Amino acid sequence: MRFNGIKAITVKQDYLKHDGWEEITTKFPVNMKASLDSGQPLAFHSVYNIDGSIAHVSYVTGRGAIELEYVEGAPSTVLHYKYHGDYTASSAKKEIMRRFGLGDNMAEVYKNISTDSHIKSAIERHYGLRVTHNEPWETTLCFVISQFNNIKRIKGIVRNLINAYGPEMDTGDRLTRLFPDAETLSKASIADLRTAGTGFRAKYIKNRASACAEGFDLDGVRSMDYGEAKSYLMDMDGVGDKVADCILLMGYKQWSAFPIDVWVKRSMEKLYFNSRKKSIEDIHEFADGRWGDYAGYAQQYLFHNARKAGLR
DNA sequence: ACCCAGGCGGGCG
DNA sequence: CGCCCGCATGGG
Repeated sequence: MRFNGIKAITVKQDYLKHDGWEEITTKFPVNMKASLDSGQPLAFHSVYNIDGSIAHVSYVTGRGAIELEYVEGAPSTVLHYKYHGDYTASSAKKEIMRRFGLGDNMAEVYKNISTDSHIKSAIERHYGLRVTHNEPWETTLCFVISQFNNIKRIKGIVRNLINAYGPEMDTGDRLTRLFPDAETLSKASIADLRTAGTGFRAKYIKNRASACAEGFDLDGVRSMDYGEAKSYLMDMDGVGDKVADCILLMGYKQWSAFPIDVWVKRSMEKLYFNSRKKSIEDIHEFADGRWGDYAGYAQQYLFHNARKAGLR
């Protein structure tokens, strides 16, 4: 398989299917490791274990839990899954397909973002990295927490919130907590939210949760165009330009959104502007002109590559 | 001790 | 408008 000059890495898929687990075969290879290690909502709270050459990942949603296993390392096209809570084999498959964008036409994505050597090199290094499509409330909460923070701490805070406020569910062999909804968090006090390590963001979380519980229409955003949705999301404390773009990209699959954080800004100034300082606005204009409706995908590769390569 | 982290809101000129 | 500063917290 070859897309736009980039050779796909393939790996032998010879691990056995076993009882109680279902199988998904994808058209295009998916790099689970990169997808789960690139600062996306799922990456903030999923649990990862490695057992020999097989990786195990579990994650919770608002309605149940999913377990995945796959061959660790290179991108693969076969995933095994197991489900708990309010899922059936088919709804769980749907959740996983949607979550990891397994139905996305990656040939089309790569064709549209492979504009230059920087992106091509990022794609080669992290081939199969997907922009995940998470739940709107989950995405909102994760990225409100992300501001002026680092990924390690974000993970800890999201985990604390799940442990403190997530509804309990029995998976059969253990108890786990699902992702907490807005209504539950809206009832917590700012002081309680602070004990989860949220710091000055506690008031933003409280306000956001209350608004979502009282009618701020996260579902309605699905039918808005990019500009309309962005201003709607920014129309409340705690969500600015960058966080709004993250919510749109990873919570609503709006690939024209282009989140600009310190890593993206720094690395783009270096790679595309000869190390000159640029405004957020200038970078948005550049990204929109170069990658258009696929800008968010380009951003995810640039971001992940910058972090992994330590580009400063 | 000092610097930074997937930024944002508010205040000032 | 644009610019600049403070902000909770923990890890390097």
